[in-house]
Amino acid sequence: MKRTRAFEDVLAQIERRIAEDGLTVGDRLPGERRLAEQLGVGRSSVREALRVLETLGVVSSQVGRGPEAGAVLTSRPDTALTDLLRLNLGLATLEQREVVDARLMIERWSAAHAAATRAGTSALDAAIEGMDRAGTAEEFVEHDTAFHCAIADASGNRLIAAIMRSLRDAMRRNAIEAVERLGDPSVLRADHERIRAAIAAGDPDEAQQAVTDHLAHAYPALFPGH
Amino acid sequence: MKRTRAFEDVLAQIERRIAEDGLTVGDRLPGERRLAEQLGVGRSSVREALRVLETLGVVSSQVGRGPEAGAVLTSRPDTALTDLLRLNLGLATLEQREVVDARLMIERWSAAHAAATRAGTSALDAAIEGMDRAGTAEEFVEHDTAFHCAIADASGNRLIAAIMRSLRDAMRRNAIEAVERLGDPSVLRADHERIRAAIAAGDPDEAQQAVTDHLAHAYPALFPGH
DNA sequence: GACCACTGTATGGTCAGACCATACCCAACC
DNA sequence: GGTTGGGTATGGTCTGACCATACAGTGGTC
Repeated sequence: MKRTRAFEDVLAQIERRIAEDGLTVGDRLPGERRLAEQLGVGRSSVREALRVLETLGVVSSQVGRGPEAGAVLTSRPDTALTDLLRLNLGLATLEQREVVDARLMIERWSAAHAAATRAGTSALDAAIEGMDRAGTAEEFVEHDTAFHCAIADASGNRLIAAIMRSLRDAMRRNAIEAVERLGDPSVLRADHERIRAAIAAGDPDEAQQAVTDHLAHAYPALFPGH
Repeated sequence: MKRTRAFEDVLAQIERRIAEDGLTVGDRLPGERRLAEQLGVGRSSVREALRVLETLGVVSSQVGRGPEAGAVLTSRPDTALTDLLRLNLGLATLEQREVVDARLMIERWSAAHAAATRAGTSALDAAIEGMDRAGTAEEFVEHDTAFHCAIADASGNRLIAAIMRSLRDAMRRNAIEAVERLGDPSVLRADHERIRAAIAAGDPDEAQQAVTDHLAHAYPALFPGH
């Protein structure tokens, strides 16, 4: 047997209510005091449950009064995924190899699908221009992230795009180090141009190969074949 | 400007401590009362921060006393990912198409890598045998999940395996409905055998094609080409 | 000396109550 | 009619208390 803590019961009740009452994004939950009274628990337990839901990216709390105040249902899987990956990476429980492999898998898929629809090329141009203007490695990585996230967005799959964004955010530090280690970003620029061209030309196979080569350039230690 | 809540400050402090002190899995955090005193906040704020960390799968709290009690650093991204996906799916913010596409991407990658190493075939055999013995759709799906997770595990990438497992858990209900809708599981059995054979034979391309066809059989509505 | 029962204590789990800052609502006022 | 002030509901925070749990001794018993 296993004890269930009060906030876990609150979590289950709220989740059940979401499913049964058909609550959706934008709907408001009752106030903390009212929720505590309804469920027969203390306010602190309700708060812990709401904190969990906030961590998972499904509610957002606002103080004050009015239609916008209180716990509002949202859907922000990005930040939640980012925190999850960042903290677990911080515990060194995942190795860089595993994260880069996951990135490669997602980028290949995204690039192929983006090429199939030839979508989002304007965002790619803007990101490339931003990288050209960047003065520091931090700025460069920021626009580099925008470039790769634009590919994922163009694929049309929000789940995969969210995973991509979270992986990038969690690996931000590694990316900056990789750029600084490389020194000259011209090879990366050529890679980006090649990826952009493949997507604009609607060539999925070439787009996949381009992102593969690009990651091999950024992490040469993980690609012994190159 | 944006206010920072007390528990967010606690979170940042704990995360900093993890990074600077080199804390790792198995290490213990100070008790709630002691942490509150050290950081100058109330115990409830510390508790909310710990609840967030628990939700993200990096700490585990045990009551009582002794070396095992208290907040212990762990790394359990699986459950955290599962909760995240399940709740966000419950809000209908992601469509089935997106989830199935993500699954297809991951399964193709996993099957190809598993075939490259020819690993984990014994777990695949056990899962197939379990599906043969299954009497209900629930039991069948349970072993089916084990089968597909075994492929992901065999790929050797824990991050991708965790994403796979979370996707399956979050989609458990859909999978049961799909099996019931199909009625006769013999076509799925043939698919599984084909996947197993491709991995055992070390044929990555065939393994990829086999899982693609398998998912097309399970979700025919999403694969108009078949 | 080995084993067992009791007590002490540190831990998380929970609740109640109080107070604060915020931000809307509304009525009274100019 | 516009403005200003109080009223009020909200989340945010702290304090203090109590409970259940599970280990760490302590002491007794055989």
